[in-house]
Amino acid sequence: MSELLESLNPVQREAVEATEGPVLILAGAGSGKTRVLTHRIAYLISERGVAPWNILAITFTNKAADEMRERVERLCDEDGGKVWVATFHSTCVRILRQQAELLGYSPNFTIYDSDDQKTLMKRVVKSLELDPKMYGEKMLCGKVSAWKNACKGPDDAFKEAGDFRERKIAEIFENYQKQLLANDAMDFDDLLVNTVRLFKEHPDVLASYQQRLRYIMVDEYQDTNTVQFYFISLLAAAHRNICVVGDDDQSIYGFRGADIRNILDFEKVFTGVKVIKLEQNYRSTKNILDTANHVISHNFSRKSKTLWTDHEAGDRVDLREYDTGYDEAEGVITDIMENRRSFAYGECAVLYRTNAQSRLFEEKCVMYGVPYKLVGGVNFYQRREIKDVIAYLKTLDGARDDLAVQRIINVPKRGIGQTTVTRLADFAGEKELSFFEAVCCASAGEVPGVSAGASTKLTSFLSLIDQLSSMRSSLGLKELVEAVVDRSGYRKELQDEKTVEAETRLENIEELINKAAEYPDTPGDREALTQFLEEVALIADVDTLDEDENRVVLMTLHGAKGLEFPRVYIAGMEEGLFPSIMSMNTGREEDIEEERRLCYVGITRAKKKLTLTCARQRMVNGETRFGIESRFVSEIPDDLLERRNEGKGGFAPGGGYGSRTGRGCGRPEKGSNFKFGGYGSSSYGNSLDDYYSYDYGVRREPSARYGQPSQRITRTDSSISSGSVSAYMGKSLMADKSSGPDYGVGDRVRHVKFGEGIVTAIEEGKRDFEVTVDFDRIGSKKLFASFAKLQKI
DNA sequence: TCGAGAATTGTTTTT
DNA sequence: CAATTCTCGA
Repeated sequence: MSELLESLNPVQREAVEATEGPVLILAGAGSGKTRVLTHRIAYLISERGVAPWNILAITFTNKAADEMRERVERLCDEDGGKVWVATFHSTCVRILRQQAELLGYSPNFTIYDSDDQKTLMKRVVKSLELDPKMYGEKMLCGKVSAWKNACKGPDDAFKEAGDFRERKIAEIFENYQKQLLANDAMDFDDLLVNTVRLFKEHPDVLASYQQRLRYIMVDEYQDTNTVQFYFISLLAAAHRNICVVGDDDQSIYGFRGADIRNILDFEKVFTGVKVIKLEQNYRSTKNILDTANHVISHNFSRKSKTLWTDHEAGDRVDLREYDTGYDEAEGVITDIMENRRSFAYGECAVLYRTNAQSRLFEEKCVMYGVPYKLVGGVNFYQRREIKDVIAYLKTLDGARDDLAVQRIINVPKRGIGQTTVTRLADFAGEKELSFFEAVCCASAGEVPGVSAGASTKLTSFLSLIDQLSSMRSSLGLKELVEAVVDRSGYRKELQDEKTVEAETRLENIEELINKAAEYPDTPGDREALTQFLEEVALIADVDTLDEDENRVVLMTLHGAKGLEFPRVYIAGMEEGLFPSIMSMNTGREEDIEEERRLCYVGITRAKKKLTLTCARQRMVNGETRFGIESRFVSEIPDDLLERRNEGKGGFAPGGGYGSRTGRGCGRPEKGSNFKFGGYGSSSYGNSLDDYYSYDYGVRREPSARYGQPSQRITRTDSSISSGSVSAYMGKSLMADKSSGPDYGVGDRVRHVKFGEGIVTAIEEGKRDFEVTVDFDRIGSKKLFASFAKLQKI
């Protein structure tokens, strides 16, 4: 038998050897699915003689992709590095960069994150003169995202619309898409939708990818949504060598459009599917696994399977009840300290349902000097200062992203106010110019309503951009970022502020510069910048997690998917928090079931020791809420649990306020419907609220408020590190714009936004060539050559 | 134009 | 409670 197969159990081996045709692997938690996938890839290469570039493996996070590539490399040397391993999103970006022009985008289109999405959405609502209260951008982004996840466009939205409001929303959707295109931008969902569109509209393009990617593997299949399913279906249609790995019990992204039906549809679309079940767990002790099995068995809609292990029973699962959220955090962190000889800090993880819960744990870590790593919350790349610098870079990279230009036009302060910006935006809208082009016009005094004073300020802004642009060809990426920070006056403004906050911002900027330094430093390397911007947009929080560091990990249950830790704490096991009040209020059992799967995911992260904790009362939105034990706890048989009441002086457990709240954190009766597990119900004895609130006032821990503790600089580590992705990025499709336009008067040209037209004049302006084009659709326009990116046809 | 202070508002989970 | 948006005076 081949060496590769020897280390696998018979079922795993079967999964590895089933290389041809569609395969569905139902892999329970900890059953070695990553092992199967990596070995399968290695097997394809070394035993079946498949070329590495004929293999595509899609993972959920960049971190998982890196890990998988590494492990494959270990199994079959350098060939492993040539396998295409990436997330759905980065896979699509890579394809789109090559073919964007077919969709009316430029090859270095920008990617909008959820903040940008919201900003754009607000603007669309405003431009349609609708009431922003009636049409909240959050809800709209949610709807648009849901449509896109289901692979539907504005026309579908119009068809589905029943009433006035729905028609309006469809109209907003349509407009939003137009604005994205005008800004040469795609949101996260567009990356998938547009790739699918590309494949459908250009069968030749699809065929070339089908030709190349003959073996396709998808990890975390239970979390794919409809667009993602279309995407892989199209790619795999020709060779049908598609292998998906998933666990319906770990499907926790329903809110993002993930659909378990994809598992069923898989067997419909790909006939003759070979189904393989991996049920042996190699990760956890028997007690932990039993606990997980008991909890998940309360779900009705699931494919029946039972995980087993031949590991020892291990400790019982701890359940600890605390008086308050503060006590809970204190208890967990001190427990970690006390046991640090059995479990190193780096072996411990604290998991919770909501990001808001992290603060308490963070404070306690700071207080006791426990090294920790906070994953999630505010993403590094979403921080204001980082987004500002990125906006500068985007502006230098094309200036068609109106949001980016507007973001930095007055950052740092240069006296360009809201009024001017609005004027410019209106002018740009009227004349169908980009915002940046409008700025150029205003600087030349061509925009009515912009004062001479404002015009001067705009000119100096333009000369800054101009200056940076011209430096670009002689600087490496790192120097370019530094130049942006220095020349713009951004660094100086922060230095002058002299606050701890500004200091932190500067540190973050330094960190961004460090990241930039990891890219090729060839002067004027366009690709480096484009790639940098792209990775910055697609990076996830878990991607920055480095388990070699000896730090306690704090993160949400969602973030923990796919990871494992010897010691796991799950905090906040209370009705209304976990399961969340949201899932309880819909009254739909499916929503509770998703929460239960989340609980199952959390439990199965633990290898050796699991502790569940809850608090009888906790601060939520500034008010004290009383909680009762989560139903998930009550679904665990008593003999698996080690209960401990950690309440201390002053609170009689089960008594005191017990007459109102039942038994505090006590066990709820089985079978009853906990509509208000203390959360969500508005009045629960106000006098008691007051009393306990006062108690908090004494207890509050102000130490970690502002000062960023040294442990907090957790993001300096782990490089962005998918440099290997670049190997496949292919050649640059960009024209060199340094030596003037490559078209002349009378030539026919294409503009991304305005379509085709004829060049009627070219004149050399002081900062750029100004080209006048007579467009077929919209008539004559004067454009700046370097930003218009006109293409000769 | 811009800052300070007031008012308001919000809570799931994320590529 | 904390973060964001709004309002108003200079």
